[in-house]
Amino acid sequence: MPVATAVVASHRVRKKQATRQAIHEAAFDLVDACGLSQVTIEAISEKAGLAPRTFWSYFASKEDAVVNHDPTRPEALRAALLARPAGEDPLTALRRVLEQEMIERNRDPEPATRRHQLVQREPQLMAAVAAAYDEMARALVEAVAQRIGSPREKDMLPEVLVAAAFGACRVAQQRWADSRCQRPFPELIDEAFAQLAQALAPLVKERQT
Amino acid sequence: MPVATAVVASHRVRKKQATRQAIHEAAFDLVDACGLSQVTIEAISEKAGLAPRTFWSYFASKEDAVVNHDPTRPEALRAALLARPAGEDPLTALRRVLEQEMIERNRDPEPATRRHQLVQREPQLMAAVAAAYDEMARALVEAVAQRIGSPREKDMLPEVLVAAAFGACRVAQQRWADSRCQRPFPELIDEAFAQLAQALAPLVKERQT
DNA sequence: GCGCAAAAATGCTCTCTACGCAAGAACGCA
DNA sequence: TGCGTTCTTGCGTAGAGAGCATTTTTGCGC
Repeated sequence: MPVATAVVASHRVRKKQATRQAIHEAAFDLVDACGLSQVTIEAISEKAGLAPRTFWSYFASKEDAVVNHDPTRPEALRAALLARPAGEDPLTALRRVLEQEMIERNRDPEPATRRHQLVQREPQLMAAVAAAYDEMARALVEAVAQRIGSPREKDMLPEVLVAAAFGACRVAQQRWADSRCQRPFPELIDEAFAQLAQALAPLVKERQT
Repeated sequence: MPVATAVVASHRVRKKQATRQAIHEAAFDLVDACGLSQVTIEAISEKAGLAPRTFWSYFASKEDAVVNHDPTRPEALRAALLARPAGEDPLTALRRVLEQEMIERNRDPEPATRRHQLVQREPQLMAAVAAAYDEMARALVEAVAQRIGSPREKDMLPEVLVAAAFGACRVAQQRWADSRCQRPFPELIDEAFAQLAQALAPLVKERQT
C-alpha cells in the first residue's frame, strides 16, 4: 500500500482528468449548439466516446458537466488569502486574491466569453454556477474570519465583505465582456469597490460623530 | 370577456392559491420530517390530497414546492424602492426596503426559523432559494439604476450595492436566528453595513486625496 | 514479458422526475 | 339549467439518477 499520494499526478489520475475534461467539452459544445434541454446525457457520452453509465462517475448532472467547477478552487482561494502579508487589511487581501483569480480564470478570453455568454443564455446553468461560487465564498469567509481573528464585535464583516467582493467580481466580469476584454480586471474591480465605498461613506461619518 | 382583472381575488383564484399553499405545506412538513431525498412527489401529492399529475401544475420541482417563492416579491420590491422619497440616497432607500422586507418575512418567528433551519440542513434547497433571491436582486438592481439615473460613471453601483445589501441581509438572518429572534432586523442590518463601510473607508480616502 | 490486484468502464435494471396530451369534472356565469 | 372556461386527472413517454454485478483496463511487482 502506498504510504503517500504521489506529488505529481500519476498516469491514472491524468487519464481521469482527461476523461473529465472530454466530457465537459462535449457537454459544453453540444449545449452551446443545441440548447440545454435538447442535449441528453446519452448524446454527451457518445460525443465524449464513453458509455452513458460512465458519465455519472464524473458529474452529478448535465449542468455540472457544462460548468465544470474545479473543486480545488475553494481551498486554493483560502490558501491564497491566508498567504497574503500578515499586516494587510482584509479588504486589500481579498481584493488582490480575487483580482488574481479573475485574471487566471479569463486568461484565455475566447473560451471565457463563450462560457459567460452560455451561462447567460441558459438560466438553468446559473444554479450550478451559484453553487460553485457559494463554495468559494464559504472558504473565503472562513479565511477572512481567521485573518481578523474573528472578535465578536467584527463578526459580521467576513460574510458581508465577501458578498460585496463577489458582487464586484460579477459586475467586473460583465463589464469585461462588454468592453470586449479590453479593460483589465484590477481596474474594473477597483472601480466597483470605489463606487460601493463612496455610497457607504455616509455610514462611516455617522459612526465617527 | 372581463375588461379588467378583479381587484379582489375571485373564488377561483382563491382556491388555486389554497391548493398551492396546501402542496407547499405538505412538501415542507414531509421534507422537514423525512429529508429531501426520501420524499417523492407522489407522497407530497397524497398528503395534499390531489393526484401526482396535479403537482406539476403548481410547481416545477420538489425544491420549489418546499421553498414556495412568492413570484410577486420582485415587483413588490421594485415598487417599494421606487416609492421611497426622491431625494433619498440609494443606500438608505435600499436599506429601508430590505429591512421592511426582512421584518415582514420573519413576522412569524417560528415558521421562519423552521424554514431557515431546513434550508441549512438540505443544501439542495439552496439552489431554489438562490434563484428566488436572484430574481429579487435583479429587480432591485434595475430599480436602483433607475433611481440614480444610471449615468455611465456610476454604472457599477447598482449591482455591487445590491450584492452587498443581500449579503448584509443574509448574515442578519443568520444572527437573528442565533439570537433566538431577539435582536431587531434594522439593528442587525445596520451593523452589517457599518462594518462593511468601515472596511471600505480607506478606498474613499484614497479617492479624495 | 507475465500475472495479480486495484480501479475504472460498462450493462442491466429500477425508481423517480418531468411533461405532453386528451378526457373528464368542477366551476362561474348568464 | 345549460354553456364555456378552467382545473384536475390518468395515461404514456422520455430522460435523470443510481445500485449492483460483470468485464475491461491499468499499475506494478516479479
